Amino acid sequence: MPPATTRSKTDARLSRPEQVARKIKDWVVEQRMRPGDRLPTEAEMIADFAMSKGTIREAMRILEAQGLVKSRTGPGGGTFVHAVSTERARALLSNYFYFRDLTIADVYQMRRTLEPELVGALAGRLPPEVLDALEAVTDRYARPAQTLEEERDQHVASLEFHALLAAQADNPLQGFVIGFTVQLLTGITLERQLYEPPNERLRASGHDYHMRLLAALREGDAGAARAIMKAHMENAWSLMGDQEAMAAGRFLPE
Amino acid sequence: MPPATTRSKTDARLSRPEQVARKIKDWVVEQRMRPGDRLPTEAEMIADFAMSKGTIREAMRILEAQGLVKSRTGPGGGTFVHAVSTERARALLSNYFYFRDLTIADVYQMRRTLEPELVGALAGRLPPEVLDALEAVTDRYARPAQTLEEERDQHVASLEFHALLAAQADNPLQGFVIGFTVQLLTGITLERQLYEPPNERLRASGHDYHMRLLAALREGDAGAARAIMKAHMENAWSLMGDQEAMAAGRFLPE
DNA sequence: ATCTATTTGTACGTATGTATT
DNA sequence: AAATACATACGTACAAATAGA
Repeated sequence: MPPATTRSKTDARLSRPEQVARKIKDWVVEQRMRPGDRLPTEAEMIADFAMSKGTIREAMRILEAQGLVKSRTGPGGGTFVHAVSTERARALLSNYFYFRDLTIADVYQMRRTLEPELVGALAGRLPPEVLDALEAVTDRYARPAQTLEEERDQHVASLEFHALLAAQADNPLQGFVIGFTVQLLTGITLERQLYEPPNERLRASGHDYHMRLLAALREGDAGAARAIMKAHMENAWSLMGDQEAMAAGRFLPE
Repeated sequence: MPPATTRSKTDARLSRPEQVARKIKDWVVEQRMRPGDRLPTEAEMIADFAMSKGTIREAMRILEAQGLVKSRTGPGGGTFVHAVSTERARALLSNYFYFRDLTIADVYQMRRTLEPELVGALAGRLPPEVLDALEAVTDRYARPAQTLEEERDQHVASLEFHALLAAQADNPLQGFVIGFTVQLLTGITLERQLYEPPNERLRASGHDYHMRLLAALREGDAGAARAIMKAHMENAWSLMGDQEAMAAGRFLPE
């Protein structure tokens, strides 16, 4: 453990729990600790940092909120180093965009360059189980929706197709960013109910692109996969743009 | 806009501070609160939630760690809604990649598609101050470095050029992702000391690309800007790849 | 400039919950 | 089943910061 800290009045910018959290983080890095490794117990930290239980606990909450540690009760329990999960990272990043208004166009500007690149890299390298899973998903929007509920579900399913692809990326950065954009889009469409009114053209063309893409991925034709995805993105973008304009129109004064 | 709440299937076992944090978050969203708006005081929350001071405080720390609120002491103080800062969002996302090993190649695979897109959108739309600032940065690596220290600084400066461009993006998502990749790259090069040994070819070609890019941006030639950036990325990627291989070689047994 | 009220920040003792042996 | 080792939660008291009188 790092030596007990004396009160530095100069660095009043950070609260004490924040200082403690920072030090523990640095210490974990310095010690090259790995996920699963155990941190000192509460009691030990209280002694080492010469601080109260509350302060130490607040520091642990900070690290836990960031997804860096997890605590367990009971004997053999304690606080453990933890790799930040993808879900946690997405949730934290979503918060960043909460007060910045993203448009559908913003998201698609990213998708149209990123996703063709992804499928180009993936062509011919996907295991049969994944290809089967992808095909299974496409079945959920193979036919026109009968109800509004089903319409909503079809939107989600067609985005799940892309989420599955993103999860297959070898490049962790690429996989995360694409997965995140898909999540953003899912959130926006559900929140603004962009699946209403039903858009049969969007569904039909989407399903068709996905089927053709699957074939290209199976055959390992990277160029075709890239081209199909690019066309798919441009097409979906323009059709979704119509949806967004209509949704905005619903709330406009006459 | 995505929901700010962490929606997870595993929220069966949430600690009490986590439950409180979640409820407050939902409440903030529901009330359509904006940055600067004040949350109830500690005392009020203790009463409203019927929980101890410590529990409430831990909940506040969770929200604060995520960058969603800020607290101030004194009269008129309290806890205030806060827009997550770019720096905070970057730091939180960096944690995600800490245990996932990213390669230089991974980062460049993203940059080579994202950055040409960016400068294409920016061409002819940058105010003179920004263009001047960009030019000022390029001066820091206009000549070969004399010392190792200077070599390091030149690497950072040439990345700062890209960070400045990212900050000008109209698309918040695009700006964030590109800015983040640049920060990742800065961290990797500094950590692994990829500025050593000095690579004069990398510096010279980088400076040349940046100057030509600046001219295209000034003239509003989007096509040229895109093409120059694309070539720059491919070029830098291969040259940085050499650096990384050498750096790896330094630690390999003979 | 000093006091005062308000609000967060820190300390500490005690009791309870939980999982392992 | 019981003892043990740990985190979790509560209550109170007091310290520090800051705006306003």
